[in-house]
Amino acid sequence: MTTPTVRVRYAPSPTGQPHIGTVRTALFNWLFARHHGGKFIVRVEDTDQERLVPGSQENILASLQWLGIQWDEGPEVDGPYAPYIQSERQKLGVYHRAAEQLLRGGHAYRCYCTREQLEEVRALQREQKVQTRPKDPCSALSDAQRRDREAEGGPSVVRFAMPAAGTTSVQDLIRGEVTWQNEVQDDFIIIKSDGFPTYHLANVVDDYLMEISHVLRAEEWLPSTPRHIQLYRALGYPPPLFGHMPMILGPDRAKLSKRHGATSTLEYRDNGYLPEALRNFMVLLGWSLDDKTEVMSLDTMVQNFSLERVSKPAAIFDQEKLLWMNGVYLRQLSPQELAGRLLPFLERDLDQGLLPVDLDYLGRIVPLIQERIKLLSDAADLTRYFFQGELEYDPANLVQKGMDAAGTLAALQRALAALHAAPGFEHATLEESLRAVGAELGLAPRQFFGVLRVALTGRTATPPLFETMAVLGRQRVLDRMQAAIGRLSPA
RNA sequence: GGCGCAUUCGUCUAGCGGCCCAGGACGCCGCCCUCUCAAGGCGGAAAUCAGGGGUUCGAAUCCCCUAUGCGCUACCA
Repeated sequence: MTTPTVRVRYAPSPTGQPHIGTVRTALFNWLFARHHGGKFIVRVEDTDQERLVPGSQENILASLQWLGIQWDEGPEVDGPYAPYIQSERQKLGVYHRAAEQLLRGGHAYRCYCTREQLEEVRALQREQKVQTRPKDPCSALSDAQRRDREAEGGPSVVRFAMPAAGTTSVQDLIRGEVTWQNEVQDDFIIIKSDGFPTYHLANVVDDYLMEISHVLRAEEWLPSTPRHIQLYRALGYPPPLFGHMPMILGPDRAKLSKRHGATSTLEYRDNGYLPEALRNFMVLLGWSLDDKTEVMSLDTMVQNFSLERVSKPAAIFDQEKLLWMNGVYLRQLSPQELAGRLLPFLERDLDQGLLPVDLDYLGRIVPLIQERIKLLSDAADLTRYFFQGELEYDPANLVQKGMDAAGTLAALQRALAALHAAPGFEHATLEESLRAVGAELGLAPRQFFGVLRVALTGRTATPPLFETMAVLGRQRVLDRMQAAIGRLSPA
């Protein structure tokens, strides 16, 4: 059997930050769509008006864009099934028409119970250890009683009448067949007292109207799948295929949350991760290409993605591995590309007045730090001495192991003299002449170069000395040598 | 409590009955390279395949039970 037209969707609710787990679900949906030449739709599920967080819709969309996950239909781009925001679709009456249909067909009923009353019923059931679902008192109301309650005009909700007996099964694309007893399912609410549909109704109605072929969502939705299947049945809609993806957990095996550090995709962006690295890392959380391939292009992912290779157990988010992968991608960039990505971070993190306005200079610095940074945000600290006027460091650091102050001073003076006399300032010639000086002084390379390293950068760990000197340029080098000599000389 | 899902190195995973006394990657350790730091190369430790029963000539792979973890159990999604 060939797969019918693939139409999948990502249905976030704008109630918080674009969580890493939900974005991974979006990625899988997107890959699935691209692999099959289908459509990837974004639909905003904002039916919970109370928990709406201003700006979160924008953040969710921004994080998808940052990761290169383009949606074919949805907010901002629209499409043949617009609108793609449920609060707007609500105005069209699509959910109420469905609810009316269910009410007329006897698949739903109005419930007038207060939350307190319901809580009592549930408490009693727990106490008596009743195994079946909580029976809603309003399900047994007579027509006359209903008319009375309606006349009172109090608030009410609409509940779906789950079948009282039998079972509901789903052939899950990832987990296989799963079956539930209908008698333990309760009559869930489909229209809230504020008139908005709940997730269950809105989701089913929109997936049907938007002709969604595959519902690929996180595992936490598996328990509500029988509700959805019964809704499709009662509404007379052909159900889509379902697949429940593994969840992403924190290091303590609990659902990933703020306590585990960054959970928002945008935090990763701001912390200096490359979108292609995060994307590659995320795709490996619950999916594998084969027994060895880990670093791969987007194209490779699209070509090879399949639900069959999605794993079942929940995955723990390993920051260490992400960091490693970010380094891999950082090193793969061309120096020019890296410089461009680094610029905003340097502008943000470098002290005022040190901004690398000279792009050519920055272009020469970048190759020196490329294999030393793990995050874009590492750059400012690693390059600061290239931009500073006067270095800050403890003069004692100039004195290397096995040396004394006098010897260090002498080494600096001899080096300075050699640098003055240096015909050129390329790293090969610098190395040649300075190695000779070091040998004359009877110093080990690590000692002599150690002195120079601290004098020129203020650091004990830097990129290779001669390349660094060549980039710094003659004037800065001579000035810093002079400054070091000054710091070491007795006052 | 009920319902459901899951269970291979610390972590991500490969494995869909014999190729596995279990492969790759991150991390960790050691060596090499080396002016420091990285990067890189090489090597190593690390999983009695949750436990127990079956099925089979043969099981990490199939079945059952138990344990553990997680999810759901809202007028949240």
